Amino acid sequence: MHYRWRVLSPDDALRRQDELRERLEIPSGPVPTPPEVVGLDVTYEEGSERAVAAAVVVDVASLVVREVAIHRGKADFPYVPGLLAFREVPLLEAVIGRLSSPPALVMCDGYGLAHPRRFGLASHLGVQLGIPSFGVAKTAFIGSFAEPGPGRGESSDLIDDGEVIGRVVRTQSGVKPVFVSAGHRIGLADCAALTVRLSGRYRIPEPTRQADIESRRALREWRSDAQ
DNA sequence: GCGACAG
DNA sequence: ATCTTGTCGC
Repeated sequence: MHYRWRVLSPDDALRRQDELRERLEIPSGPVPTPPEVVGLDVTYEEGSERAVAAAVVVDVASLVVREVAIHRGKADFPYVPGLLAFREVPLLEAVIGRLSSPPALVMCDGYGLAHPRRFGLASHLGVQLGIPSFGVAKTAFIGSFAEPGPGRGESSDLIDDGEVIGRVVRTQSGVKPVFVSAGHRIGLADCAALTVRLSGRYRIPEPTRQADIESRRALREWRSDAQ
């Protein structure tokens, strides 16, 4: 029960972020919206390293779930603020590999550019897999912001060091806003607009909301099944 | 130095 | 993230 994880030292992880960040691409203008967006999430079992990753394909026009993929595995890196990608990317890469076709765009549960070193989970995953990506987080991490207007679709800039690193978006009137940031090969304006479009009647947009639901269910069934 | 800190 | 049911309120 000693070093079964942290295959990578914290210093090596930071160097890896620097290397990958050189391949990051953020377009200055809008890009075409794909017909489907894939939501990703990971659920962990308390007190163990067992984890379940889920990938849910959602139709952008109807918000209907088209496909669900599950991967049962174990985390081999601890949770460290700023290094979340090293814990989740291996599991997310595995579950994405189980989809019938490569995603055109993925929505992650966490941050992209709005990160201490401008390379959060969404950016890391996007660059490593070579696919467009962005992040939608439920709570604040870095940056300052003004409270967005009260209605659905209203938003404000998330700023750090004088630069806009994300947008704080109200997905429904009367709910707490979510934190949106670009990941790879997509601009912030597109990410914010898509986040609102993909939000049905809940605070969390359908792709990641469904991924959360599916990963929790899969872990629950895994627990009861065997071991 | 101290506190904060995505999931 | 996770431990956890019902309950108050619109």
